[in-house]
Amino acid sequence: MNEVFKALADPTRRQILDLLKNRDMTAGEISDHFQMTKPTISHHLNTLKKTELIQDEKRGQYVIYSINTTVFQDVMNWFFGVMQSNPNHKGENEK
Amino acid sequence: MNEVFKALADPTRRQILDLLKNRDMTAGEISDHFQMTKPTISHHLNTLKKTELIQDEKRGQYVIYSINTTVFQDVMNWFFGVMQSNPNHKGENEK
DNA sequence: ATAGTATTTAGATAAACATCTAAATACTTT
DNA sequence: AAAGTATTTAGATGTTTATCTAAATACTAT
Repeated sequence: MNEVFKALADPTRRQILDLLKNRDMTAGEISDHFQMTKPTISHHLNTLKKTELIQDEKRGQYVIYSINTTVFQDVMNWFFGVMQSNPNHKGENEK
Repeated sequence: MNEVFKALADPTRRQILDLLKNRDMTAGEISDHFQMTKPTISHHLNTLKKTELIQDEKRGQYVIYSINTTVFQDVMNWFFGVMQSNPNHKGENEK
């Protein structure tokens, strides 16, 4: 879970997720959306993959990446948990 | 927004948010829940404060911290965005 | 005003991380 | 099998970040 949050902390990786939400893409296609080198993007893809935020599938000489929304559920649940009921915020704080 | 994600990437900071979801606390009370030194916790509190995930209020010699759920909304919205409709995932991917 | 408590600031250090270049691996096509 | 394309691995480098100790600031109570 900590790894997921750490993976989400990088703007490039979040952009990759934004790309993959529209359609599955090969590593090269993803790379083309950034100025960084392919090895750098490959590293980011690997980071995302380790957390299972994305998954990959080899198709010939290409590697196709796709988003895996199941992990997002867990993160969302944490957010819901935090947003639930801080007693001090029911009614505004006393002066 | 990037700063918010970076702030959430640290487990200690997420624990602080978990604490504050139950009730507002002074810096010292928060500190008592961790083995780290007070300066370290103070630094984490500052990081959270800069992103407005928490806010503080001075009360005598104490500083009382509280959660600020408004920023969470923004983060949640990003998640909803990513989870929405990857066309490749409507029906399962072709073999 | 002095001593005590609460918190933060400053400065240092070590670990983690994003990025690069060069090289390796894997597949495809001629 | 040789050449070309796609992707990853390895190793190096600079930056960021979590943490510490020591010191400063701010308030309270004697």
